[in-house]
Amino acid sequence: MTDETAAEPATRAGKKAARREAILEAALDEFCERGFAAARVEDVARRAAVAKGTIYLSFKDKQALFQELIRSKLGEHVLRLETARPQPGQAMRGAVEPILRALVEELQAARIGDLLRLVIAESGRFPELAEFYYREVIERAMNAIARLAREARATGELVSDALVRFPQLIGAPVAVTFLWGTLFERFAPLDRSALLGAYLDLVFGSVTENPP
Amino acid sequence: MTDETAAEPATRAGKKAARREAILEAALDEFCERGFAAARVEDVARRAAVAKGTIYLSFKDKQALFQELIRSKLGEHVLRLETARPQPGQAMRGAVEPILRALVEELQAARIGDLLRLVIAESGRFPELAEFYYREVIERAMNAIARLAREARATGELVSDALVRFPQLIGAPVAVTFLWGTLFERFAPLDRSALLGAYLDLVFGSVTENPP
Amino acid sequence: MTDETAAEPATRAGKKAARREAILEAALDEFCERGFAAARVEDVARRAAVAKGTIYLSFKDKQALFQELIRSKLGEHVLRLETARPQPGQAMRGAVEPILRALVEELQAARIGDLLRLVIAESGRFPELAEFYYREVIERAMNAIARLAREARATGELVSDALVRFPQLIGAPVAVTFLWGTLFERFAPLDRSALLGAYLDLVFGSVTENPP
Amino acid sequence: MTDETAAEPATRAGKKAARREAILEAALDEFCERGFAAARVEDVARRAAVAKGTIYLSFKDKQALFQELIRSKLGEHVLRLETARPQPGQAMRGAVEPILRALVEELQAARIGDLLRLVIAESGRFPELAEFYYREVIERAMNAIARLAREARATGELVSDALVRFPQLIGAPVAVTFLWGTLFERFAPLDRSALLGAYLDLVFGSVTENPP
DNA sequence: TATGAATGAGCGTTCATTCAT
DNA sequence: TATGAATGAACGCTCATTCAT
Repeated sequence: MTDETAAEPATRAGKKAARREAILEAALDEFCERGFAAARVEDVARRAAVAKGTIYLSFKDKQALFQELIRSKLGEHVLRLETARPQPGQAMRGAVEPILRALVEELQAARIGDLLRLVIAESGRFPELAEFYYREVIERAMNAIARLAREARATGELVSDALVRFPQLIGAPVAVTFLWGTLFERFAPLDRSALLGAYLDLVFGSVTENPP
Repeated sequence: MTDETAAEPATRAGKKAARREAILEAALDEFCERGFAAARVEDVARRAAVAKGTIYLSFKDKQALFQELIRSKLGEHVLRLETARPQPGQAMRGAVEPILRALVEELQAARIGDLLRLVIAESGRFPELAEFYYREVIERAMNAIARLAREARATGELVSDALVRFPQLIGAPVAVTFLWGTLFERFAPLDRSALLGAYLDLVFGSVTENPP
Repeated sequence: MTDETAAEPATRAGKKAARREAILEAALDEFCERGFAAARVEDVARRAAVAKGTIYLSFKDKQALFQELIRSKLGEHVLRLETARPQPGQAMRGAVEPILRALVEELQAARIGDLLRLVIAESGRFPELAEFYYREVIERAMNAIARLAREARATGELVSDALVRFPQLIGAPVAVTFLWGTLFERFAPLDRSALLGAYLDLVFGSVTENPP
Repeated sequence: MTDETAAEPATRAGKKAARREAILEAALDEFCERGFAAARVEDVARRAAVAKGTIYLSFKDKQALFQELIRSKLGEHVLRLETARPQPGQAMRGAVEPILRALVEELQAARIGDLLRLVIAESGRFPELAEFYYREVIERAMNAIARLAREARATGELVSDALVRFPQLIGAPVAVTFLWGTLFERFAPLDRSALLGAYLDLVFGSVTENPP
C-alpha cells in the first residue's frame, strides 16, 4: 500500500506525512473559518488531534503553516487543471467548458472557494501568494485562452473578439459565482451550472437555443 | 463657513463629527491593510491623530468600529447608486453602462474595492454585513436588471436571454475587474474601461465594432 | 434660613457647600456599593448630578474624596455620640444603654454599618482612617467605660469584672450585630434590639427577667 | 518523599498542584493588602514566582482566582472546626471554649482574620461567599450552640438565657477581637486570650474567680 | 519524537485626571 | 465657575512559541 493519505500508514515516514497532512487539513478549516490572525494554533492542533508543540515540528511558525497550506492546496488544484489540457483540433468551447465546469463545481464542493477567500483576505499580508498563483496558473492560462480565442474567432466559433482582447473574461462566470457564493448564496441560491451554460451560450453565440 | 467636513470646524459638534470621520478614515486604512483581527486600535488612533481612548467615545468597541465603518462607507456608495436610476424609455445599455462604468471606476479610485475585500474577508465573522448589502442593493438591482433585460430582449437589444435568466451576469465585468485588481493587477494591469466596453459589446451584440 | 443642606440655597457659598454635600452623599453610595478601587468618579458625578470635572473643584483627587468622605461622615457620628454623655450619679446601664441602642439602630438605619465596612475594607490602603477614629472616639470611650465599670462593680451593678478589664466588651453586641448584619442578615434576620437587651441583662445580671 | 506540598515535588502533577498552591498563597497576600479590585494579577504572579499567563492555566479569570481562594481557605478552616466537635455529656464550656480559643488564635496567627476582612470588603461584589459560609458553618454552628445552651441552662451551667435566645452571642469575643485586631490593634494591643476567658466567665457565671 | 505546561509580549478596554470652552 | 471631551497610563487576558519531560 503506497497511498499514505489512507488510514493507518505503517511506516515511520508515512506516519509523519499523514500527521502533516492532518495538520494542513485542520489548518484549512480553522483559517477558513476565522482568517489568519484570528485562527488559534491550539485549535488547529485540537482539530488535527495532535499536541500544540507537534505543529512546530513540521512548521516553523504560524505564518509558515499558512503559507505551506495555501501552496499545497493551490498546488493540488493546479495539478488538476494541468491534466485538463485542450486537445489540438478541438473547438474552443469543447476545450474550455469542462475546465470551467470543474472550476465552478469545485468552487462549491471542494474548498477552492474558501481558499480563494483566504487568499483575498490575506493578500495584504501575504502578497507573494497571489504572485505564485499568477505565475503558475493565471499567466499561462491567459496566454492559452488568448490563443484559442484567436483561432476560434478565425473559424467563426466566437461571435465577438472580446475574449481575444480580454481573455480574463473567460473567468467571468467563475468570478460571478465565487462572489455570489461567498456573499449572497444564503439569501438567493444560484444555479451555478446553468449560469455557466448561459454565459458560454452568450459568448459562443448559441442564440438559437432560447429564441426570444 | 458651514462646511464642517472642511478643515478647522469651529463648533463643538462639528469638531466631534470631524473627529469621528477621521477615525473612520483611519480605520478604513488600517482594516484594509491588516484585516479586522490584525488591525490595532492604537494604530487607528495614531493615524487619526487622536488618543486611543478617544475612539471609545464614539464606538463601543473594535467590532462596532468595524461594523459602523462598513455601514457608513457602503451607505455612501449605496446613495450614489440610488441616484443613478435608469430613465423610462431608455435603451438598456444606456441605462446600465454609466452605472457599471462608475462602479468599475470607483472599485479602483474610491475604496470600494478595499471595502469589498474587507467584507469578503470577514464575511465569516460578520455575516450581517453581506445581508445588509444584499437587502439594500443587490436584491433590488437584480430585479431591476431582470425587468430591463426582458424588455431589451423583446426589442431585440439583447442578443441572448442570459441576462434574463441570470441578471447576476450584469456584474460579470465588475467581478472580474475586482478579482483581477485585488490579486493580479500588480503583475498585469488591466484596462478596466475597455474590458467593460468589450463585455457590453458582447452582451448587446455590437459585433460590427470589431469585425474579425 | 441658615440651613444650607436644605433645598435651594440662595447664596453663592451656600450653593457650593450644597454641591459639595451632594458629591459626598453620592460618593458614600458609590464607595459603599463598590469599594474604593471599583467605584468610578464618573458614577459619583452622575449620582450627584454634576459634571465629572466639578468633583475636582472640591477634591484634589479620588483618594481625597474618599478620605474627606470618611472624615465627615464619621465626624457627624462622633458628634452625635459626644452629646450622649453619661450623667454623673446615673447607673452604668442607664448611661450606656441609650448609646449602644442608638449605635445598633444607626448601624442599620443610617449608613454607619456601610461606613464601617468601608473602613475595614480599605484599612490596608488608608491606615490613618482607623487611627483618626481611635484617637477621637474609641480611646476616650474605652477610658470612660472602664471608669464607669469600676464604679458599677463597686456598687454591685456589674456581676463580673469583665468590663473593668476589657471595656471593649461593651461593644460586643455592636460587633456581633454589625458582622451578622453585613454577612448573614439575608439568610437569618436578627432582632438587634432584643439581642442588645439580652446581652445587657447578661452583663448587668438581670437574671430574674427570664428564669430557667 | 510523598509529601508534595514540601519543597521540590518531583512528579508533574505534584508540580502543578504546588504551583497552584503558590498562586493561591500569593493571591491571599495581594488581595489582603489591596482588596480585590486593586490587586494586580501581575503582582500575584510575581509573588508566586510564575508568569502572568500561568495563573490563567489554573483559574479562569481574576474573579475565579478570588473565589477559589476564599473557598479553599475557608474550606481548610471549616475542616479544622469540624474535627473539634463537642463530646456528649461534656459541660458546655468545655465543649465550646477550645473552639473559640482556636478561632481567636487563628484569627491572628493564621490568615483567618485577613480572609474575613476580605469577605466583608467584597461581600457586595461576591454575595455568594457569605452564603457558602453561612450554609456550611454558621447555620449548623448556631443550631448546635442553641441546643447546648438549652441543656446548660437546665443544668444551671448558664446564668442567663441570652445564649438560648441569641446563640450568635457565643461569637461575641471573636467579633470583638476581630474588629479590634483589624482596626485598633496597632494603637492598643489586646490580650485576646484573656478577653475570651473574661467573657466566658461572665457567661458561665464564674464570678468567684475575680471578686470585687 | 511528541507533549502540553509555562512563558511573556502584545492588545483591547477602562477610567482618573486635565483643560479648552 | 462648570463642563465633558480628550488623554494615556494601567491592567486583564490571550495566544504564539518554547522547552523540560
